[in-house]
Amino acid sequence: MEDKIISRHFIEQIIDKDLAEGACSVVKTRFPPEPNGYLHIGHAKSILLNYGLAKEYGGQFNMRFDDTNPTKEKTEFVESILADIKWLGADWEDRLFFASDYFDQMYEGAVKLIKKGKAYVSELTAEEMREYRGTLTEPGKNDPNRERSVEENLRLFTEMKDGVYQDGEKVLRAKIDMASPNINMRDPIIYRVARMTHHNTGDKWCIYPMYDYAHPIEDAIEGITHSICTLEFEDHRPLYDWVVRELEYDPAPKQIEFAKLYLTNVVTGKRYIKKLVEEGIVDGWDDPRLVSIAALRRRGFTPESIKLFVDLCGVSKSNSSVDYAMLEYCIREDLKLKRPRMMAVLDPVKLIIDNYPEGQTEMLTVSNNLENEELGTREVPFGRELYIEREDFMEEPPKKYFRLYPGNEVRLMNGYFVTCTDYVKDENGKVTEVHCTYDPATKCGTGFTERKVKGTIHWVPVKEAIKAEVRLYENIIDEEKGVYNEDGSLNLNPDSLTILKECYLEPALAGAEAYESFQFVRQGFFCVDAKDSKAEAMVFNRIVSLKSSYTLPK
RNA sequence: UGGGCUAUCGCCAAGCGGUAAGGCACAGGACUUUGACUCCUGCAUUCGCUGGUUCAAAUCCAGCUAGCCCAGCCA
Repeated sequence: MEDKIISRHFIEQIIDKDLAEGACSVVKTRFPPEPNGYLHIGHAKSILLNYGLAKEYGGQFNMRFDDTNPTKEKTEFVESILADIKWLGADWEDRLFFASDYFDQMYEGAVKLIKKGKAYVSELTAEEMREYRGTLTEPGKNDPNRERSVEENLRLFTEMKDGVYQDGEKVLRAKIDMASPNINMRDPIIYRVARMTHHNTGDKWCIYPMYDYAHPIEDAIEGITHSICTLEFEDHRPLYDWVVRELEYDPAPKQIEFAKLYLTNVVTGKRYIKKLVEEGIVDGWDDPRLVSIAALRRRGFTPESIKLFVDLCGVSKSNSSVDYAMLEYCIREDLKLKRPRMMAVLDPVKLIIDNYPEGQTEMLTVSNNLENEELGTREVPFGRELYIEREDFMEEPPKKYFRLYPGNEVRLMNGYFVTCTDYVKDENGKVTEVHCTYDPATKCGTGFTERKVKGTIHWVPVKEAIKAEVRLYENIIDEEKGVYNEDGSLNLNPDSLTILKECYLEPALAGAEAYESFQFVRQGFFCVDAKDSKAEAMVFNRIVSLKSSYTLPK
């Protein structure tokens, strides 16, 4: 894919400056998810951004699980996250880390803070803590335990670690400023007691560090130069810097924030996806209606298409929602030269070629992709009876309709020119058969140029066609309505999400009938579900007039 | 009514004092074995608003307005 992006986004500009001023000499980035769910398209932006930056500057990209809260984390998620990142092509080489691997150093850091008089053990309850914290407009009050002696703090903190206290009984707070206009600086809690088995450290610890305290340490230990995160952490940066400074890490990692990626008309946001999965509204984290990485992969999106998408979206600090059409464009762009283009009929009507010998079948050699010879050819049987798309025939065509109608000649793609001679309707007025005659001289590939036709339609041989039942998925939500109603109920009708459809595929697609779903990607491109991961995305020839959100005709 | 951040075409997004890039979408046209692709063409006299500084402002200053984030012992 050619590099269309000429300007450098603001993060690159910051790095350029840091490099130029000697603030750092290498670039080290990281992707630090908490293993509490599956990754989605939004994470892809962060992953590709961090990985891309490291690559661009010849630096390093680390993979790190921010697993400081055992109550939410599962090994299942670390597996899936790793698989998704690998699939996306972000290579962390041998640098796979866990925040939990640094628990000892974090503990030492806390002791250091206590000794410096910068941290103290508090026994306020959660409710009291909230009261003392003040509000957005009023300053907080000092914790009654704030002036405890270093010795006592040390003793109490050791006891916390040794399991003397129950969950919530005591916490360690950083001593900063209870009157700060930035609530994050009002003596934030940096360690809490949580008697819980950790997926990585087991029962070694019963106290766990909080994100704000742990994250800067993780970055500093790994020598991360630019710690890129999303906008909501902007307010946390002073605290991030405080931790780095008080613990005297040098060089200091720098936190940079950028806006999350939102997509219109789909559910982004781990929280919502998680809820849909847990409530059984969707079949799982990889349900094709979702935009989790796993779901996109199953739909037939390629890593390249996601990379393109993320690149096209850009990086900035303004909250925005990218048009879904952009994602569709990216997969079309990526697949159009890569994959064979097959024929399929979604809503069939029989086309009978009256002057074609009954019982005869000939094999047509068909190019897999006219724009990419390297994809080779395949054989498609052609006979007297074919299925064509119902929409490719009209009794009374409007102007500018180039397909079949009585008297009109069209090209059967890869086949012959046929002229519509007649049609049959049933008692309900529904067209059941379309009749035509073909001109043997017009066979594709013979160089026939005597006359031209305006329309080309695709088809599938009745006898050899593969009958497949496929599910067409619609994206799960309309942004206008929101995911949930104000009363908390789900704002969607599950029945409308999946459309079961019987369609006919050309014989070369044998096996496709077993695929889970067909994801429609507009303007003639269809990807086939690749749940078993052996099936690759396929591109179909024009599926007449289907629009991006296909709705079943009434 | 505290603090932080953001406002440039329907949607993203460049621009960093010298007179509005690009992509998606859309609309015309050409081409065509996919009404696709490709190729042309069109698509912000104007940058949230109002003032100010300047020969010159989307860019600097001031004041408004709107949106997002923060009061988890989540990340």
